[in-house]
Amino acid sequence: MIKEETVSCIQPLDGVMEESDKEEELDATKAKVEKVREENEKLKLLLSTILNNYNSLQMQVSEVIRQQQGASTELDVDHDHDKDNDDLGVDISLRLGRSPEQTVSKREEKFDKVSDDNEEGTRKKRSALALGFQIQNCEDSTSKLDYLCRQVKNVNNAENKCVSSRKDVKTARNENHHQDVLEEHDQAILKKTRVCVKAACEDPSINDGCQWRKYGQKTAKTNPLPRAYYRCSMSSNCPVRKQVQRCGEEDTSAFMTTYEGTHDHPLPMEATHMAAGTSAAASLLQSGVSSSSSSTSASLSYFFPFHHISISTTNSHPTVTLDLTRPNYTNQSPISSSSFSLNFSSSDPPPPSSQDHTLNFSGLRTQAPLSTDSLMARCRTRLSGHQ
DNA sequence: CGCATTTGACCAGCGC
DNA sequence: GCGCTGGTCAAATGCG
Repeated sequence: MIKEETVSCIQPLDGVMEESDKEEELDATKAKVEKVREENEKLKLLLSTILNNYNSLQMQVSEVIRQQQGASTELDVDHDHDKDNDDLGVDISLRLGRSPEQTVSKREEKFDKVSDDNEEGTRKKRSALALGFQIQNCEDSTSKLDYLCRQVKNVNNAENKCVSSRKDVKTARNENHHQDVLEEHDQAILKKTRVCVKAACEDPSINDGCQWRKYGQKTAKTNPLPRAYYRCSMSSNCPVRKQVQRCGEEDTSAFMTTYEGTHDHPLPMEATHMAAGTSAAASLLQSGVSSSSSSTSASLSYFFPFHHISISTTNSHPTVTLDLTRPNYTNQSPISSSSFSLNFSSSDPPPPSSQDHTLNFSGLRTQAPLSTDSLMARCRTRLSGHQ
């Protein structure tokens, strides 16, 4: 006791010293934290720039390769482009935030834009980003919607038969009845195309940059775990929906997020990564229904370098699944190493466990925190593989 | 109080 | 025609 009191008497003097030391230490730590934060910001910027440059380069390389490989396919287009049921050489292109009328008509313009470093151009591009996809006829971009409709009408008849929900019917009734039939078909196609993203993260909602409003939850028969239904709330009329469901009881850390539809509004930058991925996958699916898988695979390797890609669809629901739970960073070349398989099971029975298939895609952001270091490490891995 | 979420009811499609 | 199932609606409830 006495000893403790003595100590406590001595302590105040030391305490003053210690406190000032601590304050200094605290200040130093704060300064360090601030420094690290600034560094973090710089690294983020650097990473962003690197990724942009990388994507730009990747597109250019892919385009060159595609031009070399696609000569025969384009010849087919010249012969067959006005036959409804024949395969067409289709160009898969991302439509980022443009309405069909606004779509850039020339492919060259699109690639020029991608490599355009002009600040103004970049700003314009950013302001008009949205999740969407488009399939372009190489020869005639103005007839792309017509082609899109014919394509699905002829190849996947079931898809045209139904409007998938009551809401769709209501919407169709409420909206202007003088709408072009073509547009309705186009909308139906876009709505029916689904892109699943399987991601391993604690939070069921993938942080895809969009705002979602939950409108329902249901326990499906095939999976006892509840499935949540969301619709995009960034725009009052945005038709995009998504479903989120845990993959299974034994693997509750993985979520399957299914996107359906095309945003009718610009997306924030954070959403564009997801938009690009899902759009590309959807484009692939759409084109894969009728076009040759070789050109499709070449086009897809465009968007999913370094990743194993496997896609398939079923007769009832054309669905692409991006599996983020199995990342693959070990590939060495973006084009040659992206293994690709396309399996359409219109006649085959679906797999017992799931009707969907997997497509690895690591570019998406989940809410699982990623440190700048790990991001940079991933980036370096990719870039070193690219060299 | 306004907005988001929850949850039971309802509806349409599909298979038998 | 009937039942099952997935998807959506909308009133009730919760929350900031």
